[in-house]
Amino acid sequence: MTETMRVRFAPSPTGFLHVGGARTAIYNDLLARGADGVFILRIEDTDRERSDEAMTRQIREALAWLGVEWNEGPHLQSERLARHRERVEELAAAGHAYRAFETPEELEALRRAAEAEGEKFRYRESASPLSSEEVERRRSSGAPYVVRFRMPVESVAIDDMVRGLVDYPPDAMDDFVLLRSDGSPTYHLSVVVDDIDMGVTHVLRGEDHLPNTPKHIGLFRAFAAAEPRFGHLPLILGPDRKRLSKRTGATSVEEFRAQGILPQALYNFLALLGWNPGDEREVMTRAELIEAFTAERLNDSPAVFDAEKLSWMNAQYLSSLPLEEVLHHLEPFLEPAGLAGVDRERLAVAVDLHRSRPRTLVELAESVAPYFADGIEWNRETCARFLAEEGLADDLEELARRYATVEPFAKEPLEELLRAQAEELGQKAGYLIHPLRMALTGVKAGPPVFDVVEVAGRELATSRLAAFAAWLRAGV
RNA sequence: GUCCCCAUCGUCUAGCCAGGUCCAGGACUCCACCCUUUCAAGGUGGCAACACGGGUUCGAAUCCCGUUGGGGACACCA
Repeated sequence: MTETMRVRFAPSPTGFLHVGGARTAIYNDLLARGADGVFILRIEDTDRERSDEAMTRQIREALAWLGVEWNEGPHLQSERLARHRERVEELAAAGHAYRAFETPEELEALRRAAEAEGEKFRYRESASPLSSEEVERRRSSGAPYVVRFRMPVESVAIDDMVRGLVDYPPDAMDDFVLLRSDGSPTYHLSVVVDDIDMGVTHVLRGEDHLPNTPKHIGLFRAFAAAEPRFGHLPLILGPDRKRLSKRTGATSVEEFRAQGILPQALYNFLALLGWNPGDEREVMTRAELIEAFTAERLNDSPAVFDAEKLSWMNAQYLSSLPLEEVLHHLEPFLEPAGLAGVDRERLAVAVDLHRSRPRTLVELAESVAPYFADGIEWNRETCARFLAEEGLADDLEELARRYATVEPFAKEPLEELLRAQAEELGQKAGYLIHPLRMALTGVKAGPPVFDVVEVAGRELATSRLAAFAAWLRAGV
């Protein structure tokens, strides 16, 4: 019986959920689900100033929308302060921690001095540490102090799930702070205490945490706790090959959501940004991803975020997902497109007809709007060729008259009728087809016209044809 | 600056650990054609890469060293 895998995703609630964080969450999701493990959500909100409840909710909603499932939490790190302090006391009692009285100014001076020597300043307990009497004396005199970890002076090797063996030399670490002078625990302490208490077995996080790992390992050992397996994911870069930032485009899950990206598409796309199944599949459901996922195939070089490919992926889902699902996700985009109270059954038909074209839900809503609008606008530029066609207005009016009585109002008879009329006129069918589409939708391209006419319905089709004919005449 | 990580088409990547089957495969983008009196979707084809220099080897995209380039981290922030 092997132990249950327990992973955690531990964002700090300092804003919207970043796609980098989202991807980390996705890989943890994949890892846990594939092993029948437990996914713990923990909010690292120890930096009180920058955190608030709204942001925490924001993160939960973004994860839920994305389809990442957590089994435990969210735990709030801020609610575990007492536990964190208690653990520092244990550390101190066992000789793994000590008080240090340097002021921030003194530390700054030491740092500058080291730098002047071309060295990197690392705080280590001085060769002649303060006697316990001296510590007591300073403390009772009210001098502020921090509690530092007595980091063993030895190299630390990390067997990283994605990078293999990574070595840190002894002087890469220092006696980092555990408790600030106001008594609050630092990040390093909190994470390790929480990971131990929550029984975390695998830590899969961003590469920016790699240099912290030897420190964390030092703490795990001091606590005599089992070390989890670590894995460090390369960062996501922007088109400028720099860390993804708002300057080069959308970066948060909620922005993509607002742009009309489907959660399935974002999940799939992010999962493929730094991992692949080893075969040539790309469009994969979460279930398929879970089935195929192994940490061994995680990439170790950073990836540039390609918004273009995300768009393509989104289009794939837009046209292949069950219609009901698309409709469900389209709901929030209805109102902005003026489709708020529209008949859902007709909407479903129109969406199904159009959904293989747009790349986003925003575009999908817009493309379907003409079926429900009172009237539409025609653009003189795009209609130039129709405007120049003499007699076209008359012919379209004739078409409208015939469409007013055709039975049934369905695409086959609709097409036959139009072709017959074109033949009478000695014209090709395209002569009527193109202006017909323009008349109904206001755009020059779209689904097959007769489908469009059928979905539009007799009343809308005939009246819009008449209105377009009138507009053409007025334009000439 | 110091420490750590990384390096295949413009981008995401397969191949690298177990060297030959790779004049390097797939996908996005772009182009052409097929389908379609439109536009998508779909299909077919095309353009496009092993960063550089040394080794090791009969043979290197694959192993080793170096260079260059990119990224990350160096707090009483997380």
